[in-house]
Amino acid sequence: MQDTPGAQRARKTSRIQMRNRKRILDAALEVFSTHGYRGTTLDQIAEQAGISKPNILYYFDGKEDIHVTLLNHLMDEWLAPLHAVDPDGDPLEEIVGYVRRKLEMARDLPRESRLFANEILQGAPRMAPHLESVLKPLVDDTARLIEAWIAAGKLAPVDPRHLLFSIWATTQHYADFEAQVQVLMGDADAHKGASAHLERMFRRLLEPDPS
Amino acid sequence: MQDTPGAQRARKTSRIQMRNRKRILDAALEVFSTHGYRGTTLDQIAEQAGISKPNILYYFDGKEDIHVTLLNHLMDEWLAPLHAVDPDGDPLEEIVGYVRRKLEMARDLPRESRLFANEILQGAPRMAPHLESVLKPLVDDTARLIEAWIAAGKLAPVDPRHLLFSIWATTQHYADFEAQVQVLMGDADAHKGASAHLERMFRRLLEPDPS
DNA sequence: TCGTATCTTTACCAAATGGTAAAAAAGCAA
DNA sequence: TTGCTTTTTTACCATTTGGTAAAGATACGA
Repeated sequence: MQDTPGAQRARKTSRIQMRNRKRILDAALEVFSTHGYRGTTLDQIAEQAGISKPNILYYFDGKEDIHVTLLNHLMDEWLAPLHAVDPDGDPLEEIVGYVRRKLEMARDLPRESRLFANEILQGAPRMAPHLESVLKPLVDDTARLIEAWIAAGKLAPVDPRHLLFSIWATTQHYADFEAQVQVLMGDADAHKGASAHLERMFRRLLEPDPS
Repeated sequence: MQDTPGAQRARKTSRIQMRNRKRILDAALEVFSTHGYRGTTLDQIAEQAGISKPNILYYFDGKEDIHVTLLNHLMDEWLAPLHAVDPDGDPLEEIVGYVRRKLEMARDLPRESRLFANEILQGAPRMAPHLESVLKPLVDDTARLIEAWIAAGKLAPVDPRHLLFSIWATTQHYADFEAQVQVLMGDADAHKGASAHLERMFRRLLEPDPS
């Protein structure tokens, strides 16, 4: 009787198991994020990981298992900046700081950004439950916080959810649409300009009017 | 000797040809925009169009031909709002009007938005030449126009390219990430709120400081 | 109505792809 | 070393998929 690691029934994960699962997930992130789910083949992942295809299927139950594991695994990392918003901090600085961290993530973790973009673009078929159970409560909380800040006169009035959409859209754009940005900006360092531009934009949007 | 329409050697396009090519392209837009290039099968397009697969290949040279045709065909439509920006109009109103039109397109033509998003996300493998030859010159022109407006004190200073990125990102977000917006906004009419939010945001960004 | 060109269907095929069975190899505790 | 478990490889397989050949049906001008 074989306890397959893929089925998560193994007593404890050996060192080899840890190493290989990590390798596979990293390779899969690379491939999934650039070709999408259907555009990715197990052979590509296998080559990228330097592990044979059947061996990959020894560690995971299948292509979909790898994809779902990646998605769920990276969700926390991806939402960390939103968790880091401090209710007791200065509202404007907290939001601007959030924008900056999101932009840094778009620069440093473009694969993760594209992985999520691909998934959402196709209707979030494998992530809908997670969006509902993890993202939504967090966004609801944040929206309440922003509304409180607005009510206290610390921020100009905005719809909190549309504000978040604008932040996500503008920052992730530099990762998700990199091919286009590249064509239009040439060799110029897009990130530096983007940072200044976005900080300015969200400051002007959110600075409360002197009353 | 057969003059296949797919090879564009037909003397003149018959009525049947027009109708069927249109049907196929519409079906293909539907499927490509939701499943991406690799995620789309000719069988899906065939079923959606109500035309048999071999018959589809009578009108187009292959899957890629359909995709490229769609992309090139829709590019003009997609860029129309940018062409409509009037150098002689009021700068702030021209930009805000552009934002509004882009948002309306995201609402009315979400399939086109997702088709392009899918393509760019994956590195624009089939659209890079078009980006370079069509989009880039147009963006360069618009950037010069915006810079002139800024120099004339009609707009607050911004990097024109990053401004365009922000406009594209925020407006297209409502089409491309609709699945997410849906989860987070529920039944609320996202478009109305988005319109007010974005108009406000770009006005505050671009209103020149009284000096 | 006839003949030709256009259009559509039927019946396939080769390659790619996700996945499996089972044997061989490698680790490892005793 | 021995014996058992874990890991990896080899050799496959069934399905899907983009695409083709060729016969059959249809439109259409003369």
